[in-house]
Amino acid sequence: MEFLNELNDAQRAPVLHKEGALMVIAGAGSGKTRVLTYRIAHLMQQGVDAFNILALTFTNKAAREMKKRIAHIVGDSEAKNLWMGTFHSIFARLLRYDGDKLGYPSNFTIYDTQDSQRLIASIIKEMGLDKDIYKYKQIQNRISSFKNSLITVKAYFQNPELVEADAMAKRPRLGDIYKEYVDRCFKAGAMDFDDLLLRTNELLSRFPEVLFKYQDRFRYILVDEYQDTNHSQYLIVKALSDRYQNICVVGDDAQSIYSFRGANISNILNFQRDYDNVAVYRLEQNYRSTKNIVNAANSIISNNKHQLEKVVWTANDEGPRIKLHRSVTDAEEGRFVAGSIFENKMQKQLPNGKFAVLYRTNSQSRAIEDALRKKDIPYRIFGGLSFYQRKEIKDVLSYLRLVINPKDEEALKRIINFPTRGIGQTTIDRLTVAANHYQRSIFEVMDNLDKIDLKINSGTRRKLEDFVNMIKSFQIMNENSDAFTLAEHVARKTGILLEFKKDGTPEGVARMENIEELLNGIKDFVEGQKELADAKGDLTEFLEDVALATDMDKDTGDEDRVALMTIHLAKGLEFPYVYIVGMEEDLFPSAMSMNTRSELEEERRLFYVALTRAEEQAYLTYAQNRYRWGKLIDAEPSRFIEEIDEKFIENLTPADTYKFRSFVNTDIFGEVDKSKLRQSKPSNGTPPKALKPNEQQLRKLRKLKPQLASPTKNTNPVDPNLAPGALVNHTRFGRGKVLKIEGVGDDKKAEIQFEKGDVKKLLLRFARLEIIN
DNA sequence: AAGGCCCTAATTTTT
DNA sequence: TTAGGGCCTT
Repeated sequence: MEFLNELNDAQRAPVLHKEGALMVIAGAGSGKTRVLTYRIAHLMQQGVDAFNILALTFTNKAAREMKKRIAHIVGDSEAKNLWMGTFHSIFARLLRYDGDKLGYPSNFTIYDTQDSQRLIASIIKEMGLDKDIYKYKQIQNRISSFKNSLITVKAYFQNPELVEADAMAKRPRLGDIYKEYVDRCFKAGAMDFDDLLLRTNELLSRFPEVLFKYQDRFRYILVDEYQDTNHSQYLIVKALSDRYQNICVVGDDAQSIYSFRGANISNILNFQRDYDNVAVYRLEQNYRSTKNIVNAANSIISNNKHQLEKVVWTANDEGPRIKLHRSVTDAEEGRFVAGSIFENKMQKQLPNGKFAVLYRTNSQSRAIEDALRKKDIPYRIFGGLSFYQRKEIKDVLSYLRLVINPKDEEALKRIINFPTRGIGQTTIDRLTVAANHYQRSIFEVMDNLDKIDLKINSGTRRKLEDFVNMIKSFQIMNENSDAFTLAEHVARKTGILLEFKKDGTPEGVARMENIEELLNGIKDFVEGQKELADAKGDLTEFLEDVALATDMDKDTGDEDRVALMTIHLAKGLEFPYVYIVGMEEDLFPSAMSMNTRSELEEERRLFYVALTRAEEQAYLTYAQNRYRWGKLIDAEPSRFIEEIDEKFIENLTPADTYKFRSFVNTDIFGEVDKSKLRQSKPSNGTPPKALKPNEQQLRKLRKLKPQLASPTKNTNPVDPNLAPGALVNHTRFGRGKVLKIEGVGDDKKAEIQFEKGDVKKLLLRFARLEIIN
């Protein structure tokens, strides 16, 4: 039991707490995971059977790591018996056992968001609806939120408010789409992410004996990140824990950042009302960050009205202040970050892995990547388009999915004509119509062509038969081969590998390499599974793993790299050096999420999460102009910068630090890069918007932080005598005559006709000009 | 049916 | 700016 000594008093109490409901409110960096792992280990040492413990985490990675730490204490073989994982993976597993009661096959497919969206798009098309009104992404979103609130199709139609709302939004057919979507998923033997929770609820409420079985099995339930559970998850937990009431939830309301996908912060706020005799523990000592960071984070979150009482503090050092950096453009922001990482690495001899760059949206990664690449700093991007979502990977996986579940329509539609085998859209449409008519899957229709009267010519018929036979041959092979052998065979036999090989372009090569990487991944999986006694290492298991995997879970890659990710993905992680980039209005807080107080508060919590990832040093950066949809747009500093008490911030100005390499659109002599100008220059010849002075912006900056507002600080003073007609001398370009002066302040520039012949536009704050006459 | 070209929408976050 | 979908030609 000596591990109990590794805990402080506040941490030890919830670990030792015996029966009944308990809630642990854990501030950022307060050792929440440690409490959770030690509580589980302690339960086991007290004689609780691992089989009776259910631990639900937010990511697979969290589950894996926790399991490892527990294995360290109680031993590997016992730790293996724990049910520990994400809601989705645990209940997918449960549904594989008992989903048949709801009419699902045990080999049901898991549709990812893309599959769902494609299906919804095709339903909209089939129903002949206007795709500009019925936007498939929005509809998928809405259906998802229905499901997460347990609003079934039936419940939807019985709720006049919802029906009315959609009618008002000019989408009277939404309910019909919802119904068709649910039916089609069911017919395809598929569950989407939300179904994994929704159907679990259905199973537990409709079949008392099943509920009883799992209540009895899961006598101790622990839920991590409880603040991010949605209603569907809440109900599952409530149902399962109802019998023994040994429920332990851990979370931090200040870090609730997933309401956009249905997370309900009141689950944690109301926990004490939901269970009897709830013991509440608070972890308030932060072990992760410096005083500066902790206090700055506190000053941010205090702007939120709605929260549980808690004071996070730390005994750590004061630490350096948070560094604030402004740049002209997003590209320069990238260069600042890369340059700063480089300098810190050199000065303190740190590996790349000590640094993270966090952003609000994935699209921001590009500018950072470019800059890091130029500096030869290795980095790794997490999230975004994940490996398993890449086209070529999904294509291969679709073949495998079809082998396991031939009814899987989304998989079928992806690959029935890829690589092209002469089965076109018309044929697929006819098959779909027939399938809907006979209430059968497309594959079944294809397998019974001779029995159905279809307008399909004999050549096409032959092609369809070939396809069916190919899939069937894979199915036979699957019975005797492991997943890797089959997958490799599929990749070759179907011609996918060849398709990308003959392509010959760099993209084609990259895609082929990705497929090879996938095959290697399958091999690893198979070998890993063979070592485990209980797992079969078959294809079904692999596909399930993949469907629920995120980029976070993929090969941690022991190479030493700077981490790039969204703030959402960074939750639960920590880094000595953290750069939070894009601190701009409309970006962070996002323009989409600042219209209501609760949205804004969530953005603020997101900022709180971002800042509290930092152990030693945090940087905040923002740009005055940013490329968006290929256009340069003006940006204002984020209001969140203002909300941090000034005493925690050290303001860097670009000119102070990276004078010679950090300005976009200019070389070190101040010459304007014309190629950049052209991109943003409107055709009517007016100066590009980005370079136009923005008085409103300047005023805001002045109000914000006085020192931010002196645009000419540390740059060349502009000679008032410089006017059109003046003769000047430039250190590099020689003598010339000023044709025109334009712009104000930082952006003031002169168009100069040089004697050597060229006309150049120079930014006056950089250009070293000497007036001759 | 296949391939190429043009248009438009997208950038909020994810299991 | 880019990716994906629709429309056109072969």
